[in-house]
Amino acid sequence: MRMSKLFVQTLREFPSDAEVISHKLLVRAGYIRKLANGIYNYLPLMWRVLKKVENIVREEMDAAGAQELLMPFVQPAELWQESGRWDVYGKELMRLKDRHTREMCLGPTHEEVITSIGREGIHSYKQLPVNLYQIQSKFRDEIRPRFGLLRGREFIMKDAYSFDADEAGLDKSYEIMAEAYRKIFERCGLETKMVQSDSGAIGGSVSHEFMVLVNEDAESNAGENDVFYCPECGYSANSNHAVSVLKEVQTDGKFEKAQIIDTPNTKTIEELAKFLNINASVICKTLIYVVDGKYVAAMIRGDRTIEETKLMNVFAGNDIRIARNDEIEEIMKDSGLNAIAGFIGPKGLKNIQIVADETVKSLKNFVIGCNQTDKHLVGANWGVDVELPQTIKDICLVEKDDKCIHCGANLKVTKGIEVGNIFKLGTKYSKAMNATFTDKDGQEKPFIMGCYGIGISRTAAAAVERHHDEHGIKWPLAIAPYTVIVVPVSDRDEVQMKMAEDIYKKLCDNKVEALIDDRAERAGVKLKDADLIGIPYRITIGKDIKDNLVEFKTRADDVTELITPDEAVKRILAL
RNA sequence: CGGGAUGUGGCGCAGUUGGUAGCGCACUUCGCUUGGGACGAAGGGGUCGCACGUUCGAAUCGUGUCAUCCCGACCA
Repeated sequence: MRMSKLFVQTLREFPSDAEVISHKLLVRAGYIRKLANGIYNYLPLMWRVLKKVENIVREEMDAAGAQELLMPFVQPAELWQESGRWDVYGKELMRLKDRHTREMCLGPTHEEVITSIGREGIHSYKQLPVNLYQIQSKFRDEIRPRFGLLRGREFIMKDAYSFDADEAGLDKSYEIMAEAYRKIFERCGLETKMVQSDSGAIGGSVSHEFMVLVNEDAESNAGENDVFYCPECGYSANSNHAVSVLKEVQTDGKFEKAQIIDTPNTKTIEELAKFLNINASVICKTLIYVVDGKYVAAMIRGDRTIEETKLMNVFAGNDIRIARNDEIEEIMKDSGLNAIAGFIGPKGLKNIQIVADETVKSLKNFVIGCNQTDKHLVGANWGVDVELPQTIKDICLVEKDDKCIHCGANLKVTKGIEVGNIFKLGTKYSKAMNATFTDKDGQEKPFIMGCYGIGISRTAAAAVERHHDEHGIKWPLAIAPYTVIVVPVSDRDEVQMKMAEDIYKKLCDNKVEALIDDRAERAGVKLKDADLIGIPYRITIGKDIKDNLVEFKTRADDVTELITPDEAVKRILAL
């Protein structure tokens, strides 16, 4: 491709509305252009990158025995009503009506459609297992799209779905996908970590996410997930799912006797601990949440944080948030109490479910809210002064330097970009939608299903997050839009131009994806653009051509060498 | 859904106490220049997000609305 003809517009400055580096660079280097909030045009360079990622995904999925198909982007509400998700998916599901006022939605995922395909096409255990996948645009009306391609509303995703006759079959399908995913990301030039995670709104039991790890100290805050991992045994999990052995702390408050004392203006644990001159770990805090519109109280040791996803899962909820002050007021009123946030305790709360984290069990002579503003109960003990709630679960957020439950080593934490996930769905959809097959024994059984996603556009953006410098992108070779760019320093130097054209022709003749910068630009412009766009190799033809030498530059490490034109071509062909 | 900020040419921005819009980049033409985003000259392109209002007169003031960005969805 000739740069003079390539449809690309590089910008001298970063766009003002971009925050993370992949967004800034992709816009500035002319790969993408925003059409609306969270919706982007993929310009020719970007589309080449996306196709590269797609093809790697296709090759590995096909090799793993999956078959590609394509499902509709617009889906009828009926299917979603069958699965029960029409009412629970929330506002992220973009709903619309056709001219007959039939309700439809834009596909955010395709469990419902694939389940309908399965129940129509698979009738016997002899047909199983089956794994079907597609690569397609998805639409999720995100609360807050941001970070360019990392969290758009419309994005490209590969989604695969497996059908098996039994759990053992699903386990096998799941493992095959996990292995395919490892290969895919490795081929894309991305180091990923497979971490345990919560199964979220899609539903199901076991799930893992593939995370591209991003350094916390990097200027990029693109990693939206916290990943806890054990450097010793390899345990790793998303913070919404991670478990640990907690750090040893003081749990005996050593208060002489139980009594309610004045603790004015101690609305936070920090203030309270300071006021009483005690460790936060001998305080039992109580927080009010709203899960699917219902109030719940959650109790946890004062030095610890509640993991909302875990708490939500205790109630099999879909939505969770902390209660507002006016809601707390309402609860207090209903219970005949009067306390503001900061002084809440379990005693006397009516018509509200209470969950305690396991951390509170071992507390002795502790401090706890007693539902009186500006007062706390100190020296409390379970069963004597306060009843221990019946529901005790792990609802605690893991912290750095907690101990690994498998080997006892200190856990570490890092930020991660989720580029893929795999779920064991089980029979969630097949049961709800009556998708069954006849088993060996003649029994009709629901399919045991799994689903497996890869964010194609997010993977490309994650690659930029990991591979760039202050001059621009450094594409991994496998997903670069072009392999090499040939740059004659002066377009008016006939010797240089002829050599550039010769090299370019040889590369093209050998099916190398090559660019030649034949624009009537000054050298600086051409070199800057080559770096910005991030082509892995550059062959620069300058004055040294009189000695039959050209400059060969590897963008990944910015190493340059003077070699003969033949050698340069040979190196590219050897890739 | 709350809080904050911003909407002026393709991109980045300026525009004072209201007087009818400017700069850099990009674009077109000519000249000159060619190893890290040169220079000179001449050009083209904007109903100042939109609506209503105040005023002789609004990019500027007021009200509303839409959009975009950031923060919060948060630990009692």
